[in-house]
Amino acid sequence: MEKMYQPKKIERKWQEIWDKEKAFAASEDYSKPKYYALVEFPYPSGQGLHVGHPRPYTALDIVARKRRMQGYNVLYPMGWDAFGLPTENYAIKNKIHPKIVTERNVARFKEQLHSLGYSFDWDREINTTDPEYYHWTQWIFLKLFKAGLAYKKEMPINWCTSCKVGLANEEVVNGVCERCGSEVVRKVKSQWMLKITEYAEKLLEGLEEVDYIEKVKVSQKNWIGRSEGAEVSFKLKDKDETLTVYTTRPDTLFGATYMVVSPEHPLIDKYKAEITNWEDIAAYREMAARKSDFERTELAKDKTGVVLGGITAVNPVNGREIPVWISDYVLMSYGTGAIMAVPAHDERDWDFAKKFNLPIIEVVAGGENVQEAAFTDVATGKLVNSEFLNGLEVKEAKKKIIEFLEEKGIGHKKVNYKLRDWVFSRQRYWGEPIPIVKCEKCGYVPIDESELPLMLPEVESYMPTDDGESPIAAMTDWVNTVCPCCGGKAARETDTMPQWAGSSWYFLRYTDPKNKEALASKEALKYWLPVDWYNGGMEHTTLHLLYSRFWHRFLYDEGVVPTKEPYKKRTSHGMILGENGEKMSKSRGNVVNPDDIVNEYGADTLRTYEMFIGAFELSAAWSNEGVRGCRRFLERVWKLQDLITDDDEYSKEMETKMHQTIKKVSGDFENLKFNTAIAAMMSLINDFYKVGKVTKGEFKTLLILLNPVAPHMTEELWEIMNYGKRLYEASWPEYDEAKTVEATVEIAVQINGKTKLTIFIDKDMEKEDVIAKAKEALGDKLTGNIVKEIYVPGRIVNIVAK
RNA sequence: GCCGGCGUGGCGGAAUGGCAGACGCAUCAGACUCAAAAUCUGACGAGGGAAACCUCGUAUGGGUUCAAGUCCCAUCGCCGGCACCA
Repeated sequence: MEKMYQPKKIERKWQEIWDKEKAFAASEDYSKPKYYALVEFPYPSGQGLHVGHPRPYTALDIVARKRRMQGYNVLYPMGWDAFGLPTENYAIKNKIHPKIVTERNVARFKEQLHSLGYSFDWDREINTTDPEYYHWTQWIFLKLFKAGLAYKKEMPINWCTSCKVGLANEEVVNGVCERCGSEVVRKVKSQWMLKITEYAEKLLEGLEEVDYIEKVKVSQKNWIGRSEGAEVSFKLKDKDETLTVYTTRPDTLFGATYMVVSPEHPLIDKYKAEITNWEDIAAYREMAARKSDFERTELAKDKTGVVLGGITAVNPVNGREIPVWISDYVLMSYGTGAIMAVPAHDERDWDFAKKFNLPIIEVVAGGENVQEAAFTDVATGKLVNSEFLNGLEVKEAKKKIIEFLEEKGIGHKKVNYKLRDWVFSRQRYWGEPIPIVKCEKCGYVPIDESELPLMLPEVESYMPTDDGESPIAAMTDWVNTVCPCCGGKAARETDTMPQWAGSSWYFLRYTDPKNKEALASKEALKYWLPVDWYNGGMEHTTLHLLYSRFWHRFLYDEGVVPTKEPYKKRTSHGMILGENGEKMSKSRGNVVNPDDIVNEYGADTLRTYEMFIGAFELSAAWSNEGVRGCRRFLERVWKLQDLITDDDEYSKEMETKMHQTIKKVSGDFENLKFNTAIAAMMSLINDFYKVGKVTKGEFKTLLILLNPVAPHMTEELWEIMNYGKRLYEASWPEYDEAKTVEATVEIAVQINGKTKLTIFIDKDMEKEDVIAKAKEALGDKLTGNIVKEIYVPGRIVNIVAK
């Protein structure tokens, strides 16, 4: 045998050779079939690579390497999502410019990724903080602005008390900042917003044409939260005014016994003079305003509210006069900020009605006494107490009432979404400057495209300010400018973009990363899009994934990109937990550093282990014993060198197994079943040891199959074996379906579904012969009258006897 | 509360409705060794039996089927997401 297995030496050697030979560069020959594999580019944090990173990277590296060997022109790129708060915070604390911190972190990450032997096309590396890159992030923003999809709005935003920055709804988790865990309060600020809501329907429709794992689709659908209903206008008594509500159940209109408006509803201020209990109302509003969103939902169960004295609404279908209340269980941000309450059939309305002694009228039959509990199981049922709707099924009643409302001009069909617009401003330094100036005369004016990239100014201090202004605001030289429109005095926008900006389109840039004229050439986009397979974390389902689909769809509508959807297929990996089954963290002391594993066992072992650890989509606990097992497996492959015979063909006894293994591994690599693919290869080498030899032809196939998982070792063995050229240039092996079945198979023989024994049969044996042979083998075990005889070819014989 | 997913040996986990536990880890026994490590060979769901074998077994209770870990209904438990969204 050629020396010991020394991963350290081998791995460095091949990494250098691959670099030198540009082994994995995507070709610009657009006549070849393409394959675009993508993993989420990392945020280069100061901690360096986490042991969780290699899981998705290795998975798609396997797919990329396999596809290359199958003749595809593969694009498997990598880059850096490098803007962001942690870098800025680190910079503040250590008085180092974030740019320097970023450079350092990127260098470290790159080295670590390199040590794992990924087949990334490093010529296409991108970095969101590079002006050449954010030029186009800003360019897209200008497009959005010009299309009316970016607007500035005074609004209560989620304000992180620690980061001192506004957050998108998606970034607030259980009332605390998703990133730092600090309290989030409401603060009114003028913010840049993106109208993602305008794309709600398109984002929903787009899901129909893509191949995403089910739970991602479901999460996105829930997040967009489409509901069908109607808007209905209630006239206010003695006033020339209507109060409009949104309801998904217009059919229950006869059961509406009161209305509720949100404390922020404009109607309240408008009729201040006529409200008889203004002091109570004002006090209630103030109390509601003080609560954070979190508190408001935490205290959910106990309903509070105050009636609007002097205001009475009229139910448009029966003329009944009903009171109007204010309560914070009605949200200004959804629907119209006002509801009609149908306490008989809605839990919340029922609670409220009980507490304030409001009437409850049953309008859908079938439940218990609605005075005792709300009857909410009313997706079907017959209407009662509803005049012209009486006796109708819910579905019919909905149709009829909407017709009625539309005819009378008091209501109409309406679709609503839970999705809110995207808060796009950050009062921070380390982000893309927003390319807008504010002119005293012309308002918000976009800067000219020729001015891009609008460079981030160098500042002395990056400290966030307590008043919520960006640190850039103090840079008067940079801020003061002239209006591109009228030439008058103007000030630059000092807020920056959120981290999600740069990551919303990065996959486009990879197709043509050095282009100075456009974000990428039309040809490159046309050839490479859509991304064939995109893998990333579940935590990005409603953030990054939705945002990038939004931008992409917008760019499609603008004619910039050729596909409606950016990603054809989306999968998600599970987390890697500590040995104790808990999430890895410094405080728990269960962190595994990938560098240590590479040093001790080698990159190939780490790669193999992370793929073998368990089902790819599920989280899995780290096990050092398991790592050793994978190293042992690679050692056993290495030592097969001792058993090699000169034969170029597959041996008779191994032929079937070879074909089976090629089939299994090829299929499993495409179906996220890396663990069973590796198990199949382990089983194959166990068989080689059993028969005591391996032919040159068999070994060659094994090396190719294993190459995507353990690229360094297999490449080294390929060279030792002198198979010619490089392994990465080899062709993926074919299998013959017919040869995946043994000539002689062992099948189970059952009586009434219970296995009694097994017999060997010829694979092509006829049913009658198999059954005859089975009966013979059973002998006197078989008693009673035979009712039925079942033969599943190559699997089982079942004889049903009574 | 709603939505999604999952419950299989000591552990990680395999099983297009067709012999449950592949593959790996741990453990035990044996070989090699002065010895240990490494390596190799074998055993390894539970109960019974000297053995051939037999019985039971995939969270629980029912059902469909010649045949159920897999499909259906109900229950329990765990994980993830959303949540006063009218």
